[in-house]
Amino acid sequence: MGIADTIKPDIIQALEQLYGLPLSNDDLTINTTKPEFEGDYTLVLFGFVKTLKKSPEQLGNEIGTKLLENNPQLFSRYNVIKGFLNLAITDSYWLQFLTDAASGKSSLLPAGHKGNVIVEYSSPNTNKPLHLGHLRNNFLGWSVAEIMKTVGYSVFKAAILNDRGIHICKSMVAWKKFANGATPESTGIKGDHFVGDYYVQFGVEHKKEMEKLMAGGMSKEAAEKNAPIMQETIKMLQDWENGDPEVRALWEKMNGWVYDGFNETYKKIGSDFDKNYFESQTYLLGKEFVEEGLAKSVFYKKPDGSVWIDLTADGLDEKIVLRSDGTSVYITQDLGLADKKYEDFPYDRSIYVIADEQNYHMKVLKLILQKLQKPYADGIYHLSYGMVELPTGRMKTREGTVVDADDLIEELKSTIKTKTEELGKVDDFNPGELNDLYDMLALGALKFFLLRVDPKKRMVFNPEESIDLHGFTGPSVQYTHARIKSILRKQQPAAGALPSSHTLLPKEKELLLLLEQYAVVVEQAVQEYNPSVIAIYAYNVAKSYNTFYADLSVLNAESEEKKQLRLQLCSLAARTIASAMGLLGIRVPDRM
RNA sequence: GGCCCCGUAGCUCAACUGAAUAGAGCAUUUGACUACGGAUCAAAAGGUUUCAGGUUUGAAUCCUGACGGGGUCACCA
Repeated sequence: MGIADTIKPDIIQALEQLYGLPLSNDDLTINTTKPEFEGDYTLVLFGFVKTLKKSPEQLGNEIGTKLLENNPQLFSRYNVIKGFLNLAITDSYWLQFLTDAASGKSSLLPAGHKGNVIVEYSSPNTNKPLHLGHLRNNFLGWSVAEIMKTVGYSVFKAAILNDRGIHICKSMVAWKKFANGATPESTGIKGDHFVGDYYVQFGVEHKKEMEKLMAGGMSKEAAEKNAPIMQETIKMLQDWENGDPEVRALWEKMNGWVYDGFNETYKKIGSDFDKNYFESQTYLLGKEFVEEGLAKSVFYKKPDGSVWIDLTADGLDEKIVLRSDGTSVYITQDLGLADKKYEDFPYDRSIYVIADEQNYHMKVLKLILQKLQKPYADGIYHLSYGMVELPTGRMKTREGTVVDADDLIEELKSTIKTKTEELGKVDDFNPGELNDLYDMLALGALKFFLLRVDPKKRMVFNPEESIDLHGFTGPSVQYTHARIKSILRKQQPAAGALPSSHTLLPKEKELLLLLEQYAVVVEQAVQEYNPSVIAIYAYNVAKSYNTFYADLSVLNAESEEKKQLRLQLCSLAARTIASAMGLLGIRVPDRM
């Protein structure tokens, strides 16, 4: 509920009274008034000009007059410029809002149960450690889940672990050949990195063998398949599928190492899950869908026994759902998994946090489920996010340009440690407190950086410049919070309301208006599944506060009344910043 | 090639979904209190929103075309 919603009924009422126009909220265009004009909110009049055949000037004056007449408690003044009716809201309204919010009498965000949401995110392969792209996925997924939870949804977080397949066998084969029994324990290397190293080594060896074969005149495709190490890997996958005890034992051992590594990273970055789905346990799911689809004539069978769905009428292609040998394909597994998830947690909405390279796949998945008339099909939403690229282009494992998650966090921590020590503001912290602070700031910087951009968009990560501590960044917002807390440590606002006759200064009002927008911003984030609006908002609050702070003294205010007002503003600003950053998974310190 | 997405300041991103003079940060230049934390603030400079048409009172936003970039078109996952 924002002020824009508060004034809409009044405007609709006025239009009804003046012109007999029956309108709904969506017919009104209301913006916050640009700073160069007087007023708080602006009604755009052009839309009514044609239907009412009056000049914008005349309309504005008539509507403005009517509003003041109808509700002088809320509206104090108006002016009309071109086709824009600028409306000023009374200070007493703002003061009431501030007192209620600052005292905690009204909560910052509305709640109440709104339904069940399942969020699937992270979904790594168990053959290499997490990288920057995974971080964007994890931060997005966790944040969207948190936002939904906060506004009243029941949320279930799911991770899919891609723990089987040829790529997993690659690191297994390489380990067998080259490790001489080494383990993460014996080498002191974190489990996921340890296994990842063998995956890389597989690639190196494979390439070597291919070159040898190609030198002998073999084509690239044939060499790829016929390289001995690849043959060995294919054999291993078959053994795995046949349940060969030795292969299974190795597989479990190495996956175990990876999970140990993942769990460490997840703990560090704050990702958590209500349930893990292992592909090794779900990859055979979905076959009952094939029967069902055939019975409902949604699918059809080709002579060779393979099963297909024809989506050409929907502008897509024909898609296979079952191989001729009767085994399921990727999409079939996903159909089964959607059903399994629904069994585990009957969801109204199911959010898939998956990179945009799978846009087509997700479209097909939803469409098939809709055609099968699954009750949960319409609730499926693909939260598609763009790749994180380097200035040189896409990250590539083979070229070693992948930015490792653990390394990146450590680098950030060390940058922040240096900076913090330089400033010397927390020299009295003990080592534990310091380490916690560095974690808070490093992750704050990283999460903010990845979440401040619209998820749908591709983004560029420049290792040299990207993680700054100044300006539009996590630490800068965290700093503002610490700064406010510093004042509040010296004095807390007194309980009780301010006199309603109090006059707000422009800098005070600007901050207050922004603070009042919080619930509206969060609602927008919910509607769009988009945490970036909250990141931008949190920064704007910090910026607005800093401007206010530079101009006006809180503790040495010109009167006790002003001091109380500003203390309340400080208190509400700190609460709002902490809450908004919390929705992004970013903690804010009291000192830094 | 078919389909989908994108193109905004030197760089990284905004623009409330069609409204007022397109805004922030970084980088560059200049300035700031013996008042509460300078990871801050104030200011300058930086734009033909890739291009060409069209719709509209009004277009970065919608439509058409061109150019440029990315993704995807597997009985891989």
